[in-house]
Amino acid sequence: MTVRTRFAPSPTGYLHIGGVRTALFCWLFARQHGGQFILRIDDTDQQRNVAEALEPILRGLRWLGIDWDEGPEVGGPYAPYYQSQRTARYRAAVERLLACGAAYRDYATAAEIQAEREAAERDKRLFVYSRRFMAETPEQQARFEAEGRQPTIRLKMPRQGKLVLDDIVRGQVEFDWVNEQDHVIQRADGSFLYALANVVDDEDFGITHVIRAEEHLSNTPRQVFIIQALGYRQPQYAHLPFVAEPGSKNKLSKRKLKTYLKNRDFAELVAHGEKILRALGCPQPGESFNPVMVEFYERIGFLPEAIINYLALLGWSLDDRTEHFTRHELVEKFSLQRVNKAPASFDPKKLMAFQQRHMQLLPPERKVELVLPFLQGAGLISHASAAVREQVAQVVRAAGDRITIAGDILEFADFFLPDDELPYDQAAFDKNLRADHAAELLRQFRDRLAAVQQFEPPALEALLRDFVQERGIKTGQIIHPLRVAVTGKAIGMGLFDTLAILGRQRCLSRIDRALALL
RNA sequence: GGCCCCGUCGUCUAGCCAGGUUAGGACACGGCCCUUUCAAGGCCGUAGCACGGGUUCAAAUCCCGUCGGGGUCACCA
Repeated sequence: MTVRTRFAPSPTGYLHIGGVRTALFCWLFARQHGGQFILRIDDTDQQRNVAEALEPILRGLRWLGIDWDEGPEVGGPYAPYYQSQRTARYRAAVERLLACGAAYRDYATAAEIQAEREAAERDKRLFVYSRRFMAETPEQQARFEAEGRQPTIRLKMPRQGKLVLDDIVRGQVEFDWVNEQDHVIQRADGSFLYALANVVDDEDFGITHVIRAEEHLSNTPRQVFIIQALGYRQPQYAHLPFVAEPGSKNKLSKRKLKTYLKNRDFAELVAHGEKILRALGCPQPGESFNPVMVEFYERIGFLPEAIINYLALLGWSLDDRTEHFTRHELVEKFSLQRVNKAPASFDPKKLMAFQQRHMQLLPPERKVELVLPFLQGAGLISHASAAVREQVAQVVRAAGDRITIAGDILEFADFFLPDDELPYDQAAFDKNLRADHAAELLRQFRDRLAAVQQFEPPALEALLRDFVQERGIKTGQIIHPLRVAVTGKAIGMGLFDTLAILGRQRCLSRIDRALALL
């Protein structure tokens, strides 16, 4: 039997990081077994523009390399993959459910059901619908309809016995049928509800493994009931623990960004992202610029493989020490049996650590490619000619681990600015250039720079060391003013690399400008 | 509240099923080293079995209970 898994997002306009984790596990499982991963769109409840709300989700999945074998844009043998286009299938299923007595027309109003529920609550007894408005014969139907009532279709759930579910992640889970309600599967207006649509689609698509978040565990019994009534093959279930908020066990939610911002690590990540966005000239990040959404990471230059690696370890582990996985290794090593039962909190710091590790492992040429769009986006370079590429490569090489995410290249914008437009960090300028003897030393060293033969890091370093020794000063007395003069900042990569990358002319002109500003 | 699920360092986790580990790793944190700043790197360290009872020579591991957290109870998905 070929393994077939599916991910079923609603077109909400954004891709939630918890959703990605679910999609990833489905995808890994399918790929590992040489099966198919299917994307199905749960748009039964959507009034708005589905295509537009779906686009960010498809884009996010593609960016992460979670590709689907069947679904939107790629089609497949069981098309359509949009629930809104599959209503004929649902209607047929409801007809069969009605015919075999597993469902019935119910003419109760929402208020009448609610009243029963409240009465039960008041008496502290379990609410079980009286089925007072259940119509199983044409005569009963006619009578209720004569009263002007509209029917919904409800499941006629068993009221005794229990369901034992074998969940790959959670083991055996038992439910008493009596606790289940006669759930509505078709509304009075004829539209269908999730439980029904979901089960019919899974059958139609030949889904063998339903891998989904934990919040679906408690509505599995009603689905199993439909499956059994219709004689469908029951898929294997694997209910994943949800992804929790940083430092809490609550489910991660896109709406609570403000609360998360109180978490130091989370706030730091956001601040890091906003800094990059500002450097790109977009001061208005928009509401999807939020670490709960994958779009956030794409915009500031995270590596998809780092996110995949981190997310894979959120609820799954191979052993007691392996943490670094390539996509290929994950496909090979992943297993649902080793998925954890307890929810895992999203930890921005640890995500960053994975990003850093994956970035360190990247060949410099690839880093250059990653970084170019950011330089272009910030208007620092116009086109990627060979010469520009070479300069960028030099900066990337010298920056080393200081570029943790691609957008960090903008920390080194000063290399790409015209000399007379270099901004100075005022505090750094005052502290270092207005220090005792700083200007005088800088002026003297400027002349050495003008005269030195080789403008390369080793020669420059030798030049500076000699200068320091000759003058009997501390290294910092010249190095700090020099750094501020040529980069505008007190922090940055190695100074000799900086000088060499800028080249003699630009160094001299920047020093002159700084001296003139004193 | 009913039902269901979950509880190992601050966080992610290994160990639990088949009892015996100085309870291991990673992130974070702290210290030291390196150092021209900032990073990176190296070394060292702080820190945990929710609690209470059993069973047993021996319990993180098995059993019972308590407490705590979460999910779900829609004509949402």
